[in-house]
Amino acid sequence: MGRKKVVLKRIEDKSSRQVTFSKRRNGLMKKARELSILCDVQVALIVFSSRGKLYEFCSGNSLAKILEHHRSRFKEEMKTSKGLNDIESYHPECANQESHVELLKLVQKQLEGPNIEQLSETDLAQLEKKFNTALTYTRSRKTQLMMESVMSLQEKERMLREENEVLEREIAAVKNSEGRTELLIGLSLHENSPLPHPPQPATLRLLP
Amino acid sequence: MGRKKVVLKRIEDKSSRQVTFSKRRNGLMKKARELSILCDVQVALIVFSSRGKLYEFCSGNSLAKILEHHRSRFKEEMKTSKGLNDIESYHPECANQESHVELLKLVQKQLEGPNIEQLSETDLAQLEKKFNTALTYTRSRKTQLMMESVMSLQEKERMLREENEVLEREIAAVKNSEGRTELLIGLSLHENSPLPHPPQPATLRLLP
DNA sequence: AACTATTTATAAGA
DNA sequence: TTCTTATAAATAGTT
Repeated sequence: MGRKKVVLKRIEDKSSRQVTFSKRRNGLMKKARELSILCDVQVALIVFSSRGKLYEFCSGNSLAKILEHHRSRFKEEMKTSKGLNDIESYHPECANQESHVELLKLVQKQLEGPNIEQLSETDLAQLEKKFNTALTYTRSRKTQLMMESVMSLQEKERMLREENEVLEREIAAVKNSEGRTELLIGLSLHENSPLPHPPQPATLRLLP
Repeated sequence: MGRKKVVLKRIEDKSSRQVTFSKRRNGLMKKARELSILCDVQVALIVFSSRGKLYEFCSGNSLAKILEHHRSRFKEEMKTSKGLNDIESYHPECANQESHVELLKLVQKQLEGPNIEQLSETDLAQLEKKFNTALTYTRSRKTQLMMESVMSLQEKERMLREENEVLEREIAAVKNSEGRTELLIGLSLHENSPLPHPPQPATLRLLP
């Protein structure tokens, strides 16, 4: 949809490739958003530029669910601490959730009326601060979850290696008895290479 | 882009919502593919229909290949730029690294003299912008590296499981011959539990 | 960053 | 669902 028909092939000129990337990326994001809204479905879109920069779109649906999730969890915590007036002092970990729910409500309010222009400097400063807190929390949670993934995988790797070693030893023992019996010849799949894979470092290095 | 202009709002009629979903989903996939080809970037698109059916597009063959691609490209850039004085002019794709170095120099200069008070508003605005760019780049690079860790570990897990299975089969075969010979009694460490660990899902779920 | 000639996507109709 | 067609929207090349 332009002056000329485009052939589906990598654009060789770097400059126009960059321009096209910017234009089409925006278009794609817009269409992803439209699809999610018009058809009420969940859409996730991730684009890695060639230099590793990340662009993403995620339909609001999941955000709504997150909100609901937070809300219900918060309610439960309220129940647990029933009868206490000063929740935060007893459950400091509630402070975060509460402020998030509050923040989300605030955002919703902002989206309902186009009145961000009408807010005072003080209100905006507070809003900025809240956003920053939420952003920091979200980021650290994301990192934490990724770290947990990595650790769990490393543990799994360790277990598998252990199990593997035991199995290798069993087989080695069987092989030692081969000289005394012909029964097992042909059973082994690795007769000439007892270690199918060369030894590797046991774990990945974590992030620098 | 049709007979009428559409308003960005959930289509209430179920039937036409379904039709629109089908059409626009195809269009979105096509555009995602075009972007990835024309601009030579990685694109992932996931759509969940309201009934939970999954549609997805992912550029490139496998994520493992992306990893290798990034790694080798980075190495090459390092090699190529060695010994050149004016790196950016010869390799504009290095600009990011270079601008980071520039930024660090700037910061150092700022720290040497306690003269941040003396900078103009414009200078400070520029400085803020540079910091934000560097921060964004660093964050996305961090996420990318963590993702790579997870993927590499998942691949390793897969390999180990495969290897393990082969070994288990070998041992099972040996056990089958036990009825006919007493030679192997006492060699196995797992005579009563051929599977030391209960079967587990092969991979970890990634982040939500 | 804007513009505009074209192509492309798609809403409605068949 | 699929095809057609009028029209809206995206965008390639230009300024």
